[in-house]
Amino acid sequence: MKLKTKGRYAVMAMADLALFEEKGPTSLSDISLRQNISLAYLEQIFIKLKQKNLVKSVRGAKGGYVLASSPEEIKISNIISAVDEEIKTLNCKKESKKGCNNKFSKCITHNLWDQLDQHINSFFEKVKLQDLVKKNQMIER
Amino acid sequence: MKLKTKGRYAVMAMADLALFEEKGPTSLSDISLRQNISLAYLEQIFIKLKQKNLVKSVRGAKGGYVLASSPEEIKISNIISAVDEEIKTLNCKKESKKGCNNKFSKCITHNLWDQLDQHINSFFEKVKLQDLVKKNQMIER
DNA sequence: TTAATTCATACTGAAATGGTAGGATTTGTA
DNA sequence: TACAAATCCTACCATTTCAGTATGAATTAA
Repeated sequence: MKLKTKGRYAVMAMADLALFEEKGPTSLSDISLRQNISLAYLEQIFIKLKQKNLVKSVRGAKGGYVLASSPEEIKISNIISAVDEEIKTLNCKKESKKGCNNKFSKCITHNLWDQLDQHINSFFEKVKLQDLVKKNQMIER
Repeated sequence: MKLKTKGRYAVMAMADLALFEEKGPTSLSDISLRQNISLAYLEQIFIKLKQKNLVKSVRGAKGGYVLASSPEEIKISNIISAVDEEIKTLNCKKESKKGCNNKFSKCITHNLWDQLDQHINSFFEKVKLQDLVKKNQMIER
């Protein structure tokens, strides 16, 4: 059970954006250098972040990306779900053959996985982008 | 981000074992039928469960598996980790190139992933096998 | 002896993952 | 106006991982 790189990179990149917020649009090549993520890969990630209105783009030379809202309003859950599709640890519902519809014990563990999903999601809901940046600034200064 | 089938199946199988506890050793073929999991796959899973002392085996005809301890003592976390379902959402530490050692912001998100792991693990620590079985019995009767 | 069972390990097809590659488009600035 | 720096777009690809199969033991109750 682990997070995909896209989710991780997205959060890293958004945190980076937040850190350099006041300096205007941040280019992906800057983020690429600072966070050590390939430019082309970042491009894919930011397409999705933009589609979900988490960032705004500024095209052309001296362009880049800026946060669409302030760091204290952006939840980690928003970022993860924008690129990482879903936090669905089970696939009971979709499959009709496996998992759920066995005769004797009707998906004993169904509730467990549902609760797990909720548990994980609630974690990501609680943490804001601001929380990461604050912590980081304290280390830096 | 999702759980692997081995983790899911292991919990399902253990719950099944707990349900039919009093009837002596439960064979994997029984579990296979009830939970709709292939026998050969269950065998692999139970090798690991046995190695971690979660179940005991009874070889030969009329054999099978029994729980090594009582359902209220067995945590879900034990089961999941036994089948090497790693709850490590990040891989910051291992890789020296990616993730952590960038110059400007030293792994901004490092703490976040650590906390996430703890959060998930604490969930699995809290829930016991007994909790699943109880719930299921209530539905059954 | 035989059938039912666990034990052990090798193999495999398919899908997902983690990217690359190569362009096209936009736009500030020299 | 030309150019370079940037986003945008989409196809492709090489591994790796996943989720099992397959096969053949060894063990033991009946």
